[in-house]
Amino acid sequence: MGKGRAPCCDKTQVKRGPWSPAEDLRLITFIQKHGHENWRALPKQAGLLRCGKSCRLRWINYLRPDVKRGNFSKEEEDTIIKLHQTLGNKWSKIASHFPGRTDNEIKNVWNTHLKKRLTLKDDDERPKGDESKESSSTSSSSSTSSTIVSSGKRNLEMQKNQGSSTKKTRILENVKDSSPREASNQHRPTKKPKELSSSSISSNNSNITNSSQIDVSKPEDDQIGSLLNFRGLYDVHNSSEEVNKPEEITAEIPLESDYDFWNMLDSLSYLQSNEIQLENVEAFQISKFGDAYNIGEVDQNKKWLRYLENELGLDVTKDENQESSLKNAAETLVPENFQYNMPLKPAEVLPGTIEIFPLWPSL
DNA sequence: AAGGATACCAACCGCCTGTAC
DNA sequence: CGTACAGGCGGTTGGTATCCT
Repeated sequence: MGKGRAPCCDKTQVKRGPWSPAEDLRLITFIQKHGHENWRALPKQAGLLRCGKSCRLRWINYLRPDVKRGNFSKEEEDTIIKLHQTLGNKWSKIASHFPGRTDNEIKNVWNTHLKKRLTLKDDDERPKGDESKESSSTSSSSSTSSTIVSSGKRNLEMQKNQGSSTKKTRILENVKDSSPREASNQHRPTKKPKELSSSSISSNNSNITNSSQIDVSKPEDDQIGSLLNFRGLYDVHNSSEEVNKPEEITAEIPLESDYDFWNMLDSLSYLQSNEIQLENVEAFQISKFGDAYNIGEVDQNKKWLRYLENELGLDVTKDENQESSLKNAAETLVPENFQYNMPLKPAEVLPGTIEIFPLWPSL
């Protein structure tokens, strides 16, 4: 290997931690325009204070248009288990069998669900009193399921908590998924999360697009032009007063040139607040679908912008009814007969499977 | 109700591999 | 062939929501 590598970036000069929606926007916008031929140079070119690796990871795992979020189906989980038996911890190889799934996600699912499930299974099949031989490690370096072990205490906890499924990202779980842990959890009302971190929000935002494979490393405007059609939302060339005129606002998002824009976006309480409610995200997402579908575009933009005004404190008349109506308005943006393949909202809000995907042309 | 324990997952870290020079 | 660089991969960590006592 030689003399080792220099760090990919100066850790003191880059931002770390959860991605803000503004950063996501910036990354998406940049890739939309320029592709990602050089991750290392990308942050600088895009005006992001992030490590190139971090950008890549963010894009690969959350922002790319074909990423599939939500629950793993029983079939998927079974397949993961089988593949893991043959491939070991080759998460990327395993992930290659699941279009839209990321190695990171599969790895997490394995570590948090499947490994434990298998451990429990092993425990059930093994004669009692045999536990002491194992549980030396939870090492993920084990290459087959038969070697997977876990601490006894954790196993017990796992048995008790196997069905726990109310965390923030659970709200994104696919309605049609009916894996055992969901099934076992159906008696438990799904709680609305009190808050969503910016990271969660941005992850959710990333769900707005989903598609078959697209090579965004080669930007093609006609392919991805609608990826980020935030018409008017963040056009700070318009004053706040002009927010009321969405139909006059262009779809252009300032990228390299307008740093004030991004700074403002970063500073917006709406975006940075940890109190962004799920509805916000949904409306945000669906609003963009509205653009994609070109359905009542102007009208819906107005509604969405009113919603934003509320969130930004530009409209003092905010009340729950309005919020609710805006949400409903946003929901109507999605054609009833449209099929999505990723969850947009929690099961209790939107019955039935919603499957996306319209923004990318199928290849 | 409070606080500790646990589950979960996004993001980071560092090593490995491939490639260009 | 050696070096440097970039991308990719797998393991680990930190933050937060939820559960439990």
